[in-house]
Amino acid sequence: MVANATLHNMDEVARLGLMIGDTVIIRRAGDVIPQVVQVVAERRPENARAVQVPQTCPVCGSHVERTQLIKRSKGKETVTEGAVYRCVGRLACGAQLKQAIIHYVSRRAMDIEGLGDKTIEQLVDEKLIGSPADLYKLKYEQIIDLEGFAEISSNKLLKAIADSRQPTLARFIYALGIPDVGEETAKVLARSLASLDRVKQALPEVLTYLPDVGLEVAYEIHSFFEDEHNRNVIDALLGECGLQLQDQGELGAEFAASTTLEGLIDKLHIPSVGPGAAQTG
DNA sequence: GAGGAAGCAGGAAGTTTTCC
DNA sequence: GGAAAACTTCCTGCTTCCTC
Repeated sequence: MVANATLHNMDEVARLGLMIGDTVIIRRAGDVIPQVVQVVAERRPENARAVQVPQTCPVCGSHVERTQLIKRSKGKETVTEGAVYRCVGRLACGAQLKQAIIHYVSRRAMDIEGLGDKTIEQLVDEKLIGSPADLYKLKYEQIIDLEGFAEISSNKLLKAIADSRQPTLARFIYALGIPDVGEETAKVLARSLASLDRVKQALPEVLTYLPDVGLEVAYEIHSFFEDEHNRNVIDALLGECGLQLQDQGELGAEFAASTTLEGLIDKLHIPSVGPGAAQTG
């Protein structure tokens, strides 16, 4: 039985002419994903309302903005509207904080077993954690007070958190939850730049030299590390929380081989000089 | 613009853990 | 020890983005 069918794409809502109160036809796309196919117009109630994007986040009250897509053609960048709306509150938003921590502890990220969605919700709601760094400050007495936890599970969770203190650079980058950066992109960043400091400091134009990293992803990575809150969390993780990143070292051969001086000058829009250069007036 | 890849997401089934 | 709840993992199509 299909219990839910979500529709986040406002362009798709507009295309379907969907209104609140409508009856819709859904199908299972393949075996799994429920898809809204069509609105049953004849069943539309008189009090049907238009779907409106909220101006503020229902959880934290922060402004909601539409994502923007950056495209480059013939050296010119153009900005168009994306399909996704986002709360700008980031980790100050409780809902985003919970999802960020759920992602951080997931198996493919920091692999902290015993921390599921429900437990993380409890920890955030009880204000025991306000960022991934707070996980490493949790105490036995705090965990055992949680619903569903007893002695064995509390000790197990503390051990799992402690065991996660030496992640590879790729896992750590993936765990940070940078938009559009999944496992593969995190591996590329780790393999090519081989140090978190290089990833943090890389300009978007430089990041686009990496395989499968375009402008859109490069700007997401750059703005993530520009954000003061994100920087503070990372500093706390690597400082007081005692995380030690593995696999850091020299600049990867993959990046060095793909980077030429001419390429960098072009990507960074540095005006050319010399006999053939355009004259300024 | 086309083709391909990565990321994302809902449901189901299996596993683990707690509680009574 | 059994029931119930929570958690994990897998499956696979859609959307978005990247490269050519």
